Amino acid sequence: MQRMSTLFLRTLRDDPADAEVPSHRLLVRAGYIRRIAPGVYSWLPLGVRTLGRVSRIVRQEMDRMGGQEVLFPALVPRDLYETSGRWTEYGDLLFRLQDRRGADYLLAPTHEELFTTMVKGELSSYKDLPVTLYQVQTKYRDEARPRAGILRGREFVMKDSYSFDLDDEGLQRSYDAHRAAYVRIFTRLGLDHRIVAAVSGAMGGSASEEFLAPAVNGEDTFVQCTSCDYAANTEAAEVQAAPEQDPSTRPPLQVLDTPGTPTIETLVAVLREQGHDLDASQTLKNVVVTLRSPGGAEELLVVGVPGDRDVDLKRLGANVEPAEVVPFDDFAGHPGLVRGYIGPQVLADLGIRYLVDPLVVRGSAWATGANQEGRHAVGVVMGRDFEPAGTIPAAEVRDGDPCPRCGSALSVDRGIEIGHIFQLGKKYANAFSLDVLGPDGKPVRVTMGSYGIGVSRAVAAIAEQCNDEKGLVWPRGVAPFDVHVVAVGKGDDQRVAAERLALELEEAGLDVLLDDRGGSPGVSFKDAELLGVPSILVVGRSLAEGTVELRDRRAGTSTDVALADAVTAVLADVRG
RNA sequence: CGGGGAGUGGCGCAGUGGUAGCGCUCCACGUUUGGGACGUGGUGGUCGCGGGUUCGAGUCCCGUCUCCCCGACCA
Repeated sequence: MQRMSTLFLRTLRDDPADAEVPSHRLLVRAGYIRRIAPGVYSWLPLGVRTLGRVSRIVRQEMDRMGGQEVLFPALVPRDLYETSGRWTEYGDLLFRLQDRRGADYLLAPTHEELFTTMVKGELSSYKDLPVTLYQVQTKYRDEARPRAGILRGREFVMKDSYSFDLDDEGLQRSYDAHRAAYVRIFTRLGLDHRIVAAVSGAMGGSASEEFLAPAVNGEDTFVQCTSCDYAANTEAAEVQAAPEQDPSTRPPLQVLDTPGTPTIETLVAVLREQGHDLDASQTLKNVVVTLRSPGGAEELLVVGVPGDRDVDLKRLGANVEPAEVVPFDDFAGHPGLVRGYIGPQVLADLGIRYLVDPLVVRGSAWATGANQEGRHAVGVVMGRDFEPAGTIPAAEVRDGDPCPRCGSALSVDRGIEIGHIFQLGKKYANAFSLDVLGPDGKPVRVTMGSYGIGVSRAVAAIAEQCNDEKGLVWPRGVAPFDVHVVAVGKGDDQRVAAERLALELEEAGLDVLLDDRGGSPGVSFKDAELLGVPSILVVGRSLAEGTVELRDRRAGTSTDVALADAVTAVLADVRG
């Protein structure tokens, strides 16, 4: 039993000035966390209890799916990360330091290198596989801009696991097992979550899905179908394209004088004046970018998207990995590209690669640049007047776009990335030559899966989803206590009865918080609501009639129960 | 890195060149006890840092550091 009179806690009456999002505001106000440096937080007893409950659920489910826990140093020497290439690849995101002899170390941002070398050191036979190892520990990333309290910190607790398999089929089984375990974990955590298709990003690998907790303050944007179960990160999102048409049935291309129309808006206005009934969605916007490959080589690329949409640089960027998209403005160096009047008709001749968003289909007719200052062309048909080198998802995805599976409207929403699973493949196995001997005595290169859960971030994500104007409202599984017993009233009777009930509840196996401070009732009630324990048992004025009050924090309801039935009622609440 | 804002007791904030303040918190005593109660008395601050102007700087000037927010970035 924890008594409020001795609990290391101070709640704040005012919101901290530096906190914007609810999770940050409330976790600080309710005394769960305190800021130490940008993106670095201390956890107070209430916070530790909640973080501990979240970690325990994660561990239980990882163990249940056959994972085995290991613990790595946070402080690791440079050479391991030199071997994998990440000492340089990670760039400024890596916390680096030196020991007294000047040897380079880093604070691990993630532990692929350690997992891989550990397995390499211990296992050497195909009979040892498959195996899944996991860790729950603090990791470090020198984020350019930490924000929103523990939602995006520079030091954070993460569960990372890795599966080691002999072949793709094994990897798929490990991946599926993790996916199922993650669903159980997030369900037990009380998190509303979505599994969305993702791009695997800089980590390489193929199949990749993210677990997102929908929240208005989330940093990730994703789409979900309003009628089927399709969901994807915007980077990976697909949109159903219009049907293709036969290019030969289209009216011929026509070049028009459209002076002073370097933007879609001005173009549409002028075309309308000239009697062409068009809107922006029937224009083709061609955006020039430079692609810089990891080796430093640069290539010009023009991307075509419907004119009523912007290019989504994140989406485009994710689809040109590992190359990087760099803004282009060297029109002087490329006289063939007429700023504001670029059309795809001549790009092939200029030797410039042209890709279109999948919304631009064969046989579609467009108003677009005529590659001369002040001139545009209408009736420009893909497959007749130009032929792109391919398609690339680059246009912004919008609410109402058709679902690629069923054609219903997609909805665009924000979410917090709480988990990411993907098939890493052989990147690290290759870097560290991780082989085991196969049945035929020949080495087999191991294939890996990588699966992460942001544990401290999950605490913030839960707080983000579970709060009201009064404070936090924890789901049962993660609340710092199962029940919050509040004694109010000036007499000793309430205090004595509350003490006895708290003891009985504890004996029944519950984690009990007892407010024995004896201050004014308002303070106790406000604090109880702020802290967010889901069941609040009030021992107050109705004690004279032999009853106590059992409140449901979430519903805001209150039930009178006989003193003798109180323990049973709380247990039913907590376990029900 | 670009843009915006802010640095004054534990928290939130005011401060007009002239004795550093208010609310909350905290401590003591008394009253109070079903919605952050009241009274009286108290604790707590080198006003981010360094220069400068001035008889005198929290306030004006120069420099610098830090933090927060939006964007860029981000397994």
